[in-house]
Amino acid sequence: MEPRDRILEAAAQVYSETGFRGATTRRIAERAGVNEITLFRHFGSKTRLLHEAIECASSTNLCALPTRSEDPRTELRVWALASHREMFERRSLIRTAMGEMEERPDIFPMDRSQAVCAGLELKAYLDRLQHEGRIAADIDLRAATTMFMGTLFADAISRDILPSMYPDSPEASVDQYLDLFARAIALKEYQA
Amino acid sequence: MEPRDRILEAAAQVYSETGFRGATTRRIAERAGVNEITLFRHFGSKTRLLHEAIECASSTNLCALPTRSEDPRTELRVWALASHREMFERRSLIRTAMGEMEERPDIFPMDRSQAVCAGLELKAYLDRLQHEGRIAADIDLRAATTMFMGTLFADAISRDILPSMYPDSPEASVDQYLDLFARAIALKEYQA
DNA sequence: CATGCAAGCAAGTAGCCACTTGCTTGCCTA
DNA sequence: TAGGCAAGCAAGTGGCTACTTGCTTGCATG
Repeated sequence: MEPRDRILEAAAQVYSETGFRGATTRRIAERAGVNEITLFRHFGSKTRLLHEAIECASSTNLCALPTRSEDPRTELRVWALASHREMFERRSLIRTAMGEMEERPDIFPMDRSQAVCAGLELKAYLDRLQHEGRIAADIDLRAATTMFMGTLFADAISRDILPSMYPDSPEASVDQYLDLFARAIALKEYQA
Repeated sequence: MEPRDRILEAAAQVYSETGFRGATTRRIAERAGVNEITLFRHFGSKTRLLHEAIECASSTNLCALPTRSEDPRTELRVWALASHREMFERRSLIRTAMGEMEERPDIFPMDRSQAVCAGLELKAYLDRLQHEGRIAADIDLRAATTMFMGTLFADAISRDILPSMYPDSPEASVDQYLDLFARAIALKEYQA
């Protein structure tokens, strides 16, 4: 692995663990197994390095929901599990970046974050289902989307620090959320 | 207001804004309008000061759900709004503390945090309703509690940094969440 | 073999950090 | 009025910070 990539990976790790101020160039260099000045030769400054590292570590190819749905229940399950796993794997980065959002709003591109993009995807999918009559017309899908995304998000970033509140596996939990969600939006072709 | 209390308040504020490392004794003293050495005379060290300040700022008398329910819908609404408001008011502190949870697990007493206590309260309330037959027996109330708390929590800590995802007022949003939630757990005496 | 480039090493800069010491000021009470 | 106590002020300590400079090493290609 090239030094440059090792530095980026180390920077993202150290940032996730200790935040911007705690992610000293010394610690990052040590973690990357690289001399400290190499960071500066490659990235110019700590700020530029961290921006690139976080951008890199948070970029993701998110799982898409199908445009034509055959089996909404299964499609939602696959998608929700993938979305949850993506967020769970980045939980440290997400928590740290959210904690520093007020002080450093530009370090994490919130607008195209995991959760926001996934929410838009889900909303469009549910709109389609509603249009096809598989969800009752009087259901507020924006609130439903926010609710389901909030559930997945809170699970993904809290599960490891509040184990007593999340005793079940992610798979089992997502299934339970989906059961509840399907009833909440009165999804047709739903079998308990 | 006594210097000691001004210091505690300033410390909690500065910590919420900048985290542990960013909350320098100089900044805290300046915010409190107090000489820097006064912090040390009162609290001994920055660490002890921040522990006390956070403990103090996160302590809260949480809104209780009634033990005998007359009108679950209204009772849940009052409770959910109060819980949401408490979390929303402390959103900066919660985000910062969550971001530093891995590095400094002892600074924020997660076990008796707002969200956890509220979740236990809700779970007990729903268990009672289920026992009284107002919620179907086959509903998994642990997952339902986690889902609803997750929804409230995610809303409270994301609303201000993702305004496009939360266009409605907290009151309207909580009402929508409750509509969905009541359907999800098939709450009886629920009128749409 | 020679050139050039990426990386390492050693040392140093100015600035901020938590925290300390010695001394002064002002208020409250006996 | 005298004593004590809380707070302020000035100055300084050692340590960590981002970042720089000057020089050396090793490797890869001409």
